[in-house]
Amino acid sequence: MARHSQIDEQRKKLLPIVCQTFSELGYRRTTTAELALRCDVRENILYRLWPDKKAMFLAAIDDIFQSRAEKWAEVLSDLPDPDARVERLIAYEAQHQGEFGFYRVIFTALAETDDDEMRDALIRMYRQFHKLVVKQIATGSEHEEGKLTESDAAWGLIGLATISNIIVELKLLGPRQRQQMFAMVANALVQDTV
Amino acid sequence: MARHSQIDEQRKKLLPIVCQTFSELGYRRTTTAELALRCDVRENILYRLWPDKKAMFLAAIDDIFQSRAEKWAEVLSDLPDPDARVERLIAYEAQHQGEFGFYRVIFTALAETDDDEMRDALIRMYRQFHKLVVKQIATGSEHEEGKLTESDAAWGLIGLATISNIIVELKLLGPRQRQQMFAMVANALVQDTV
DNA sequence: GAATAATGTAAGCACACACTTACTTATTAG
DNA sequence: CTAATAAGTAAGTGTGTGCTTACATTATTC
Repeated sequence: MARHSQIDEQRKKLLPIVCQTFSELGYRRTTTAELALRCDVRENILYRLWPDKKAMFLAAIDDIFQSRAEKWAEVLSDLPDPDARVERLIAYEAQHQGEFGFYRVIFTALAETDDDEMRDALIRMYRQFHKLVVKQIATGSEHEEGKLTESDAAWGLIGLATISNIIVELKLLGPRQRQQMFAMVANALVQDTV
Repeated sequence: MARHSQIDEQRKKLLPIVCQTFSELGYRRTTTAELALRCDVRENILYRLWPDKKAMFLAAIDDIFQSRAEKWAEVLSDLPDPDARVERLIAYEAQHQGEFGFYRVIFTALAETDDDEMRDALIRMYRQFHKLVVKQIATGSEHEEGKLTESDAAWGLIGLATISNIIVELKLLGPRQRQQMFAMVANALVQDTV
C-alpha cells in the first residue's frame, strides 16, 4: 500500500502564506506562479490542494475572517464587563487598522461580485462580521425612540472600519489623527445606540 | 493643409461610455476590446485619445467625481437653509445609493494602489469628496467638548456611504431597511457634530 | 521487498488581452 | 486642386498567466 495523504495538513500549512499574498497583491495581481514561489512549492502542487485559483482565494477570505474573530476573542478574553469590552475593542481597532491587509482582499473580491461563489463568500463574511459586532455592542436594554438599533450601529461601525482602512492605505490622515477620528466616531455611534 | 483634430471632442463624447463600462466591470475585467465595442470604434482609436488603458481609467475616476458633485449641486440648488440641505442630501443619498456603480470603480482602483498614479487619483478624489461633505455639514458654530468635529463626521458619513454601497451590491439588506439604516446612522453622525 | 500511491520536478500549452502596425479613406486649408 | 493630416479599418504580435501533462522520486503498508 501507499502512504497517507497529507493534503489537509499541507492546505493548513500553506493557507497563511496564500492569505498573506492575496492581502498584499489582491486577487488579480496575485499569480499562481507567485503563490507557488512564496509557498516554496511548484504550481501544480497548489492545484492538488485547491481546484483553481478562485478556490484558493475563497479559502483565504474565510480564513481571514476566522483569524480576525479569534483575535477579537483573544483581545477580550479577560474582560467580563460589556461596556469595557466595547471600549477595548474600539481602542484595539483604532490602533490596528489596516495591519493585516484584510481590506485589500475584500476590495478585490468586491470587484468580482459577478461571480456567484465570490458573492456568497463575501455575503457570508459580512453577515458573520455584522453579527459579531452586534453581539459586542448589545446591551439588552429596550430600544429607545430616536436611538440607533444595535444592528444599525454595527453597520455604521463596519463602514467606519472600511473608510479607516482606506485612510490608512492612502495616508489620507496621519496615524494619530486617524486613530482619534476612529475613536470619536465609533464612540458616537455606540453611545447613540440602544 | 489638413482638417482640425477633434480629439478633445471625441474624448468628451466617449468618456461617459468609458465610465459606464468601468463602473460595470471594474478595472481588470474591462478589456480594451470591450471599451472599443461599446464606444463603437476600433481599439487603436481609443489609443489615440488616451496613451493606455490606465489613463482611460484615471479619466473615468475624475469624471465620476465631477458628475457626482454636480448632481449634489443640482439636488441642493433650491435650498438655502443649511440644516435642510443636509437633510435633503441624506435623504437623496439614502435613496440613490449604488445607482452609478461609483463604488465599483473605487474598489477596483483601491486594489491597484501599488501604482502611484492610481493612488494619486484616489487621494485627490477622497480629499475633494471629504471637503465637499464637510462644507455641507458645516455650521460655523464652536466646537463643543465630546462632540464630533465636522471633519470626523464627514469621514464617518463617507464610511457609511461605502458600506451602504456594499450592502446594495451584496443585497445584505432590503432597500427599505438599507435606506432606514443609512438615514438613522447619518443623522446620528450629523446630530453629534459641531 | 515490492506494489502502490503520494509527492516532487520540469516543461509547456492555450488563451486572453494590452497594445501596435500597415494601410485606406475622408476632410480641409492654402 | 492638391498636399497634408486626421479618421477609420483590419490584422496582427508579444506577453502574462491559469492550468495541465508527463515523468521521476519517495515513502508506506502488506
